[in-house]
Formats: sequence, structure tokens, C-alpha cells
Amino acid sequence: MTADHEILTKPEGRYHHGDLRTALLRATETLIAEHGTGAVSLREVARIAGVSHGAPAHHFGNKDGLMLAFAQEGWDRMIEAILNAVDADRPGDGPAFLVSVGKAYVRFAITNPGQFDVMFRRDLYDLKDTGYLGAGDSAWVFLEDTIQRCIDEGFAPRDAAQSFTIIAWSMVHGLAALWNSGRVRSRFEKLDPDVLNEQMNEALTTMMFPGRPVQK
Amino acid sequence: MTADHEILTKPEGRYHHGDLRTALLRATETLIAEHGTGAVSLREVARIAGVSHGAPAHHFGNKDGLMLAFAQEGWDRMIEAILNAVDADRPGDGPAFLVSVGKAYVRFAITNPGQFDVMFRRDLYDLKDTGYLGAGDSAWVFLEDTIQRCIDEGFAPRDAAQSFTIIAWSMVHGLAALWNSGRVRSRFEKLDPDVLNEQMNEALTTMMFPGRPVQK
DNA sequence: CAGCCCATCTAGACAGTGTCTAGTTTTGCG
DNA sequence: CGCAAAACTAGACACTGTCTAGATGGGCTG
Repeated sequence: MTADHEILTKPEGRYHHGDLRTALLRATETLIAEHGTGAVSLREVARIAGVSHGAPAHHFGNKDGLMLAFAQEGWDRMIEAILNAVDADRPGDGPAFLVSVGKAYVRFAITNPGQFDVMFRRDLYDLKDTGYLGAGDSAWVFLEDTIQRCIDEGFAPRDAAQSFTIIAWSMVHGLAALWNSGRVRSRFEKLDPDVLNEQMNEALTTMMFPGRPVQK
Repeated sequence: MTADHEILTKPEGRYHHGDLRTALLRATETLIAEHGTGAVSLREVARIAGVSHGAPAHHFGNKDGLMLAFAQEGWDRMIEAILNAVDADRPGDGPAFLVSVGKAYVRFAITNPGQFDVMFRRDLYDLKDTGYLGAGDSAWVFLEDTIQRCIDEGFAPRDAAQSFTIIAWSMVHGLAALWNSGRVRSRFEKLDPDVLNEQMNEALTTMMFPGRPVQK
């Protein structure tokens, strides 16, 4: 119905689509957003893109491949979103940097609940796939570097890198997952998620670095 | 193959199963454990239970109903597991009580990854279902009471009930979810999950209640 | 104990799905 | 221009969820 949709539909009378892979990923995103993850089918995304029912298999191998590609795209998008947020916030010290990262993580999750969900759904595709694990690994490494910076600045014990990384990731991931599950949200109908996100990340970081000098 | 399996299979020559509802839930559990959540189908659980393909619909309405019942059973089991753990640990103060609860939460999640997953999969069934939300609510209320006890004992500010509840739940839920996703586990192949669970919950509670007197 | 209601379960049909195959169209490259 | 490979089509098949109509028998009423 939108211009986007037209671009993603195969031009009439043509045999080749042009950018079918992208079109199928966008169709997947639309389906998940409008009807949930369960509504995704190879035949439906093919229909939306205006191609035959067998076409998607050529680009993704099978349905698992489509979901995996969608998850990988999600990791790329999330890392990009975090980098942008950090750029915008210009945090002064390590803990402030961590707050910026945590807020961006949760914001990405609650603004892209469908894709975030797929990124952690190990039943949708082969977990051993190197690309999938690789994408998640870069997120881990990024987070670990953030913690390491806090350690280098004297905010945390020198041997805390791994445990603090797990703690930080667990905190923001749990908050995001619970919010998206609808269980937390249902108790804060009138609360702006961004406000909750801000408050939680500030509180969590304060707990992690109790001796931290307060930033203006 | 096991005795359990035989009990759950319809007695030969009989028309009525006896306890088909339970048999179907157990078949669901087995399928998820052995082949993942995606392997669950009404026809396959019917096959395992030795009944016709249409029988499950009578007990659960449709597939969503089966998954919802499985999720509800999960909530019941988790609350029971937490109560048992608290009984066994006999924690002295509020924070120790919280550690006991948190450890039991994570332990349930990593020993029942399939069921835990389904409990938070809002795409598998209608989120507005009162039974589903009700089960989750009792968990929230239980956790909030635990936090309230910490407040009453002077370990946390009086107005911290809600935010501390979110923080605590986010922590343990995030840890459980990340572990089950395989991303954390892949980095600690040789580490006993129970050890990580213990250490994390102690560390997290120490962060939440920094002034807490150390327990023996 | 007899009769009957209704929960339980069967069996067939139907549209929709993933995946496989063989074949058709088009692109890109020497 | 020629041609191999990539992109896509179209049909088939087994499987799925759900809907129907009907068969069975457990348990309650009288």
C-alpha cells in the first residue's frame, strides 16, 4: 500500500525481481509486526514480494535460513543503534558509557520487539550456525569492552570483567524481555517505556558502581 | 519406551483414554525437550498418546490452547520449585530470601528451558487470556512481597518496592534467558551453571543491598 | 438397576504449509 | 555473440490445524 511496498514488489512483466532478498526480509518484518512471528511463512512473504512460492528458498535455503537472516540483520541494526546512541550521548566516563549502551539496548528491543525476539529464539534455526553466533559474539565483545573501560577507570575490581559483563547484559536483557513479554508493561500502562528504561539503567549502573562520582 | 510412556498411552482396545489431558501435556514436554518447541504439533502429541488426531482439540480447543496450558503448568511448577527452595534454604533475612528465590528461578529456567521459553512466548497464544496473565501475576506478587520484606527490614528505601522488583526480576530473568539462548553458555563450557547461578545471585543481591550484614 | 445425557474420542475433508524436483527465463561474462 | 550460472516458476508430496458428523461409553437421574 505504501511506496515502500511497491518498491519491494516485483515489477510487472519482469522475471527477475531485482532485490528479492531485501524484499523478503522486509515482508518478514511486516508480517511479524502485524501478525506475530507465527504468521511468517515462505509462501506469504513470496506473495507479498510478488514472486512464486518457491523463490524464497533460493535465497535462504529454507525457512530457518530466512529467520536466521532476519536475526542477523537484527544484530547489525542493534549494534548500529547502540553506536549511534553513544555518539549522541557523548558519555563522560565508563559507567555513563554503560548507561548509554544499556538504554540503547533496551530501546532497540522495545521498538523492534519482533526482530529482537527472533534474535534470541534458538528454536527457529540452527544454533551452531557460525554467522548467528558470530553476530551475538560481537555484541558480547562490545559489552565486555565497555565494562573493561569501567575497570580501567577504577570503577570496578580488575577481575570483574566477565561477571560484570554477565550482570550488565542480564539486567538490560531481562528488562527488555520482560517488557516485551507484556508482563511488566501491563503494570505500567501509563508509564513511558523510555522513562522506565532511563530510570532502570541509571539505578542499575549506580548499583554496579556505587563509588561512582555523580555526573551532571 | 519407559514406564511413564506406557502409562500415558491409551490402553489398547479402550475408547476413552483416562487422562488424555495429562498425557498430551507430557507428550508436549517430551517433544520440546527432544526436538524443540517447533516440533510440537497436535497430530504428533495425539500420536504419542495413542489417540486420533482430532482428540487434542477437544481438551485444549486448538494448538494455542495446548501451549497455553503448558505455559500455565510451567508457572505452577516454577512457583512450587521456588517455595521448595526457600523451604530448604531457610534464609535468615530478606536479602538471603531474595537470593534463594533468584537462584530457584534461574535453576528452574535452565533445567526446564523448553517450558520456561513457552511461559514467555507471547506469540504462541492470546496474551489477554486471563489464566495466563494470572499465573504470571502471582509470580510478580510473590517477588514484590520478597522485596517488601527487604524494605521492612531496612535494607532498601521505602519507596523502592516497584523499581527493586523490576530490577530483581530483570536480573534473574535476563541471566536465565541469556543462558538458555546459548550465548552465555557457549562462553563457559566448563562452568557448572549452578555455580554461575549462585555467584551471580550473590553478587546481584550484594549490589542491591550494599549495607547488608554478611550472612554466615 | 435401567435409561439417557453428554463428555470423550474417531474419521474424513479441506486449505494452507515447507520442501523437493524439473524446467524456464535472464543476467553477466568471456 | 554464446553460454554457463543465477534467478525464478510450477507442480507434486507429505504434513499441518481446524472443521465437521458421527461413534462410544461413563456417570448421573429416576
